[in-house]
Amino acid sequence: MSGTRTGESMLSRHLRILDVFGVDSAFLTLSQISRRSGLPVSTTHRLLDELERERLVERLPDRSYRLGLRLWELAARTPGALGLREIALPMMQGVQGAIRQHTQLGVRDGRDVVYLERLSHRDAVVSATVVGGRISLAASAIGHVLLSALPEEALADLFASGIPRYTKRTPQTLAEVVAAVTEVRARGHAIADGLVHPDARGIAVPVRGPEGEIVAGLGVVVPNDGRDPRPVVAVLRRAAVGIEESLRRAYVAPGHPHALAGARYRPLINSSTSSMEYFDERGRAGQDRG
Amino acid sequence: MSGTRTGESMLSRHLRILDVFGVDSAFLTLSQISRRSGLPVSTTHRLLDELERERLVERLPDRSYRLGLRLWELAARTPGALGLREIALPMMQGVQGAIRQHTQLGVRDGRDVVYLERLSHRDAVVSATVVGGRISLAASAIGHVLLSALPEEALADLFASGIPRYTKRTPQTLAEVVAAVTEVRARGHAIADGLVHPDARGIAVPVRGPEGEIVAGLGVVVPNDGRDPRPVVAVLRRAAVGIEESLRRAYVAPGHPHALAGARYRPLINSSTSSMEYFDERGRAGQDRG
DNA sequence: TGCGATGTTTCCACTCATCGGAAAAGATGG
DNA sequence: CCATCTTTTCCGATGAGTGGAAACATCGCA
Repeated sequence: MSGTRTGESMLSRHLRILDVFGVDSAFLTLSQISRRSGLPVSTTHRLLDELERERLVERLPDRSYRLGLRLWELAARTPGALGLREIALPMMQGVQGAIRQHTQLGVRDGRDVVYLERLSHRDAVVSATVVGGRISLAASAIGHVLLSALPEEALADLFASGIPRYTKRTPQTLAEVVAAVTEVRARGHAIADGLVHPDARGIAVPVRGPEGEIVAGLGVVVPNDGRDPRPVVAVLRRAAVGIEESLRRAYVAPGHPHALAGARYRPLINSSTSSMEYFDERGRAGQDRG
Repeated sequence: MSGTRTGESMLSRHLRILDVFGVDSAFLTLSQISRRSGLPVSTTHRLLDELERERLVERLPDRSYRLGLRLWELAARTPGALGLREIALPMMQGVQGAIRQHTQLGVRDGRDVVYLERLSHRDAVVSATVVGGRISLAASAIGHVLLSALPEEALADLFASGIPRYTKRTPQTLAEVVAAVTEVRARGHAIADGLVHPDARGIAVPVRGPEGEIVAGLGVVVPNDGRDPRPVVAVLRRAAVGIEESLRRAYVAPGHPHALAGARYRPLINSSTSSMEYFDERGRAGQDRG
């Protein structure tokens, strides 16, 4: 009975392993990984061996594993993530200086917001998010902003399978979401009180790409007291306009609505994969059609 | 002759595909990827299909591919990268406010520096680096700082196969590197003039972990004029001390010299993989030995 | 509009990379 | 020293993965 294939692809197994690492479990031993991933020990061992050779995981002197720097390098080439992040960062710093609370940048992925950047403040209110973390689109101000870009039927699709409940105020029905989104469309910004934590209020505005499409949401998390949000919205709005300007400057590939910073950086030194390798291809066929 | 296996592992093929994306080529079509990776078109197509299902790549409406957000999410769980970065960011902002040039944070990976964060300034001198990019340890001030943690014979090993030349001042021999590193050890900081670009000077200091080991280098890139570097060094030194303090606070797992921020963040909402799944394991065997 | 060139997708018979139980080798802790 | 747990090595069986080929789609040009 040994050596029977499982019907699962290699890729998903590798990811099963990488996925068991989390912010709260960054260091794991072989047997922990095996148990958590549900893979047999010997299989886990073999796969980890190769993942380590490829530097996707690292092994520490005490034989525990952690995620490797190669993942970071790959992520750094993700346009619309690190690229957008780098463009937005200076403006976010401005926001953070003015508001002195958590400042966040998020994009949509499926039914979630993924946070690309977060600047925190020592005595800011609690914040539920981590860079790289995700949260339901329905449950955050940035999420509502991102949702406002979508047609009504897309909303219905997204939340057909329900909405995770974080607090008693997290919207649970499509109608509630639609109401919130409609308000965002009318006002041009989102204000979400206690959706993810009772004491927190999210305020967010859209960041638009060169063609007017919403590419990200920029927001802050402030205490949920009754304070007037309008000054905050003004600060966010100004920052968003600044980011949009930088985006236009960075924008170079008219064929690609989401090109963003993709072709912007021209480092003297390349990341691990040198573009030199591709000269013959370029030389032969002229320009890449990209 | 069809269907013959190649003797290459799945993982390396998948990575071959992911690796053809770069900061200067963020959007690629199937055939470009096939050519660049050296894989047959049909194979490339099949692999991309699965990579897309796993959200490691995304496909745009015009059928070109780009790296997906899942990579970003995985990278966000890399301790010592995003974790360290997040801890260091506030201090880096301080440095950048004072110096008004490029401020960079880098760690060692193999024979290279990998840059975890970079804050730029509008009218700063040219900079060769990108977040996520790498450069030879021998060719940067941060690199020299990181090298100063290693014993002499490790240096010999690292540069046995030569050093890439960026400018005429890039050190080329082991002796030159050793000289630079010795100076770093004596002074406690590194100053590198024109190693990577003739008009740029790098100034860097070490960032030490709770046990005194060097975990990162913090540096700036300033114009290569004759100006007195000591005030800059003082600013960097102060920032490094601040980062080290935050590191100590974040440091929670005594068994792990490199634990860093691994266990620090306790988000209310987890990243895609919920730790809830593992309750039975924890419940059964008590504490994870981690 | 038709035609050649290029890019994309589907198909499928042939294998070798992958599988995982088992057992050995190490670690840990009474 | 023994009992328990983790890590590593081994190896015969097998289906996941392979890639040439052909169909299909798209584009540019005359």
